[in-house]
Amino acid sequence: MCFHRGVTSDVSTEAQPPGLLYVVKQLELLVRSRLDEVLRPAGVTTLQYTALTVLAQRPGTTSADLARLSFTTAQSTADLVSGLLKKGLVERAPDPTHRRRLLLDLTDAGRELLVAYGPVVDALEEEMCADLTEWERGALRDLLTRARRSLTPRA
Amino acid sequence: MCFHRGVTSDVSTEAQPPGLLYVVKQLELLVRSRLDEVLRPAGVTTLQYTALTVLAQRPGTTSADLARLSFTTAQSTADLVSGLLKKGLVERAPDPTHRRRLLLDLTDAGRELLVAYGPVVDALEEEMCADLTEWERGALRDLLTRARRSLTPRA
DNA sequence: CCGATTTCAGCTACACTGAAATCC
DNA sequence: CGGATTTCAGTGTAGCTGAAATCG
Repeated sequence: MCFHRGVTSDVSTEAQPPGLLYVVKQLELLVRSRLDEVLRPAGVTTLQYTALTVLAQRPGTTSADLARLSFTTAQSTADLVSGLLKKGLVERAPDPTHRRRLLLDLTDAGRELLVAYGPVVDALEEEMCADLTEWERGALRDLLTRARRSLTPRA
Repeated sequence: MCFHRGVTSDVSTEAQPPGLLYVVKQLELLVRSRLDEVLRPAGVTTLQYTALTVLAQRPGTTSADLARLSFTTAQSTADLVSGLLKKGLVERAPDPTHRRRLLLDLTDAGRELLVAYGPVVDALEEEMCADLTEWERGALRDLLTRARRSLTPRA
């Protein structure tokens, strides 16, 4: 028996390697706890910060787009965006070509937050990769990306 | 500028590869959404199921142990355990050697749930690795484990 | 006294369902 | 009418702080 794997027998007592799903989850739990800690003075959670980085790269993203990128419902993302609006980190503007849509964009405060906290977030990523060579970092990125692609719902 | 990375300049408009932190997070988001969906009929969340797999491998784990494994506070884990107790999937017994501790163990219902849902969880992991060779799966596990070790707070 | 574990109270954030309104 | 986006109301889970009690 092992983490995230079926328990089909009580006979074997030898510990087996944890499932890949478990290793992914534990790494993410660790990253999130460290990021939440680092981002505390900024008053944003890891998820909120992530949304800001997405908006930095894709200005004009809608709330529904964010929901698809995070594999959740539009309602969950609406709560997230609502928090960012209240903090004044993002703003909305109606899409001229589709009046129902609301395009999101960073405010100056949102951009300043990313500029201020980018370095510490980079430092955390560097710390995570401290034991990996350049080649291994590329391999990790490639493997994670391909795993994501295999699981991604075929739109 | 790129995901989870500092935005130090508005000049460059070329999209750069997303940060490793972002790739890890997105894969975990995807895994969790798929697992939540698969586990819905069991009436447990991904986090609750994960706790059950930990207890399957380490009977007698305490609530505080679970908190350390998930890098959260004892209070958060207390809520999680409380839910599992209410569902009758785990039970507690006082530690004979340390009266303050409460040792957790799976109930028969908890073990049956793992037996019943292990195969579908395995299938999800297999789907995630569909595009990876055996060697690549081992490499992914190794790289993730080393990344976790680099970030783990030196106890 | 100190450290670790558990518990209680209160709070915010995250995520879901169901339903409705708006727009293409 | 159907599909997509947004919104409202309600519910439950996840995670935190602060404070307290218990035990070694």
